[in-house]
Amino acid sequence: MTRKSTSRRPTSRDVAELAGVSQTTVSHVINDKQGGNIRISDETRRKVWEAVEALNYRPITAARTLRTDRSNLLAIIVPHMRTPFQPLLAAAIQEEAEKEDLEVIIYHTHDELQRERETVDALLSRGVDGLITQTYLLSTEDLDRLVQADIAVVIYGTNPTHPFVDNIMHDEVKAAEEVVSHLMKQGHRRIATIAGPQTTWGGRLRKQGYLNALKAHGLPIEDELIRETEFKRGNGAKAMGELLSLPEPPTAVFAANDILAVYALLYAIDSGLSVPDDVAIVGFDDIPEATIVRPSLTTVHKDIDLLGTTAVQMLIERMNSEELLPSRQKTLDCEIIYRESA
Amino acid sequence: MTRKSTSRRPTSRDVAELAGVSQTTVSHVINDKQGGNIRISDETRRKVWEAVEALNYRPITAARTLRTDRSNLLAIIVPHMRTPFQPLLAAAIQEEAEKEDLEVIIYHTHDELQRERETVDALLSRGVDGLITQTYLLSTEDLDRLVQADIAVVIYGTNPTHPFVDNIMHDEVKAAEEVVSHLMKQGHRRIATIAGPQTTWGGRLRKQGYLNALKAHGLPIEDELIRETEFKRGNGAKAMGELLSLPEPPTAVFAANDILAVYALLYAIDSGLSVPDDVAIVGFDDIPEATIVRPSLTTVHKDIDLLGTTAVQMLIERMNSEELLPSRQKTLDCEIIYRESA
DNA sequence: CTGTTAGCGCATTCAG
DNA sequence: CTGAATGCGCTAACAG
Repeated sequence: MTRKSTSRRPTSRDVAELAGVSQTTVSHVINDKQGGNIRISDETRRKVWEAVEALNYRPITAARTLRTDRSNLLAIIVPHMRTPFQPLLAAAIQEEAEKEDLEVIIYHTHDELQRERETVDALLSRGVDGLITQTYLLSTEDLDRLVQADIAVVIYGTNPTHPFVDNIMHDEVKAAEEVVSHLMKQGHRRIATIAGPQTTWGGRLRKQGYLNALKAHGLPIEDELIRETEFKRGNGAKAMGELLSLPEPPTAVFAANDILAVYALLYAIDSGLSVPDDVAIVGFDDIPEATIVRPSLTTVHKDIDLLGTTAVQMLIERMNSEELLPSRQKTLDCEIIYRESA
Repeated sequence: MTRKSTSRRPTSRDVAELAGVSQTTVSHVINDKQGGNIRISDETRRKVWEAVEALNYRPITAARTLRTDRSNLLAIIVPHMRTPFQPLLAAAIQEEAEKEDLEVIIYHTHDELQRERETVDALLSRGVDGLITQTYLLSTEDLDRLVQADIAVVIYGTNPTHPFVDNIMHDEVKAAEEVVSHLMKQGHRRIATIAGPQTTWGGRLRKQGYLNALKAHGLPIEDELIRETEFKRGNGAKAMGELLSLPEPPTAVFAANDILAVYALLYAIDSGLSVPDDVAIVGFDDIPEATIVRPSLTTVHKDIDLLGTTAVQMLIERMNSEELLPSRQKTLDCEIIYRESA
């Protein structure tokens, strides 16, 4: 019968013994401590590393964390991973974190407040060093608990909500305004929007941009041209169907994200309409599907890699700062990608 | 000037003091220990929980891990997150892990052997309880180190490589064979494949299925109809271009994954050909783009959620087993999704 | 039914 | 230039 854990794994003390030095010295060598009254001969270093190799020694993170109160863990809280955007952001964050020798732990919330609360507890227990999240449900009290526990926090996509938490946003209002203005420049005067849920920042900001554009060009705001709906596959087609069966249908549609836009576009195509001639369509996000659909989708692109690296950099600064940094804001620009659909 | 860490965070000793019990009792209550010679009165429990609430106490994972040698961490190693498949698998694993109170830590390798080696070290240091990975570069020695360290390992997508590691595979050979046979049933006799790299399991197995199907139907294997290429966007179009400019071009194409298939399809469409009339196309994976492209793509679907839950379940069994379980194999079926492209 | 004691593996004073 | 001693916060024997 094969038992587990046959041989105890080596500790720094074992390394010390084999190298013929003290455990302290091993610790100093491993962590490459220099200066002050710590000075280790090259000869000693060599012996230590040899022993490390010989025993296949690897320091135990838990012990180190317990001692130093640093876990080398960067947490990200994701509302839901099954979107095109989140994994890309997670990947970008991960790649940047790697460079800083941080490991990434991911928490899901499924958009549920209850889970966000639990997640905060988990972060606290786990003693993560930092948190990057796009969540919009964390209360000021939750953030307070994290800040109290010396956890650096950077939030993406919401307005500032805590005096010691950083925020990053994309200038979505401006981008939405621009892309709608683009439709006007093409001569469209009856422009609808398939807006996202007004409970989300994305939904709100993009609708605001739409309204701004109409106002700027002196066009009337007509309720029947504004369809608010969740960011879900089916909803794009449904909203498009409703818009097209209006007595006086729009000649152009601004969808608040590409999922909605793509399905709206497919609905139009599959109904035998021509895009952009019968109806022009623009989206928001620039997901991979935007390139693949025919006609390809004119949309708003965010540099997700830049977002990820920026977030990690802000986090690192906050982590490394001795003092508690006051909240900082950073706004990133979006880029309009002109394709065939408008 | 605002200093960090103003007040020390409460420990179980603080809770004990406030509740008027010993620190041991707090531990017992928190971990809901019962039976044996441990028996705690309801009254005591209540007092302890009250103190926990009052102090906002949360146990420190690092200390617990150090003591118990269990980190409650499930690691996944991902070759690269920027694919449609990986995030979905990660999400499925995460959701299942959550139910088992495991937290998920993600490591990237960018398909580099060097990083896989480093990642193994990280897993060892971090003391993760289990690992699920799709990687194909981990050597038997690497796996040995993990097994020695009592880390449960489940590998997806490769053949068994270690006597104490579990494997899950999809029956990709059979699925590829079926989908190619489907093309034959449609009357196609000249069927090409845009095969994936033969260094990957996916690439190899799917090509094998293609060859099997040809043989089973007594069709000749023609080298010019077999294009091996990396799973990258551009390559699908390129391979399709080459195939279509053959003296006698194929009437149907089996692409080894949907990325290749979609771009092959777009190439055909954009060249003015009609799909499936001029050339039929089938893919593999059923990524979201497969639904969106027109004509929509006939392809092979894998139940990723099932894969995720199965992997986690196998892992849990292995983690909870006192003895070292011998390697187990599990094969999951694929499903062919018939759409418009073939 | 509850408390005392010990130690997980490491990084860090402080003494030499 | 190096080593001895200490304790991070927790769980698990064992003793009452």
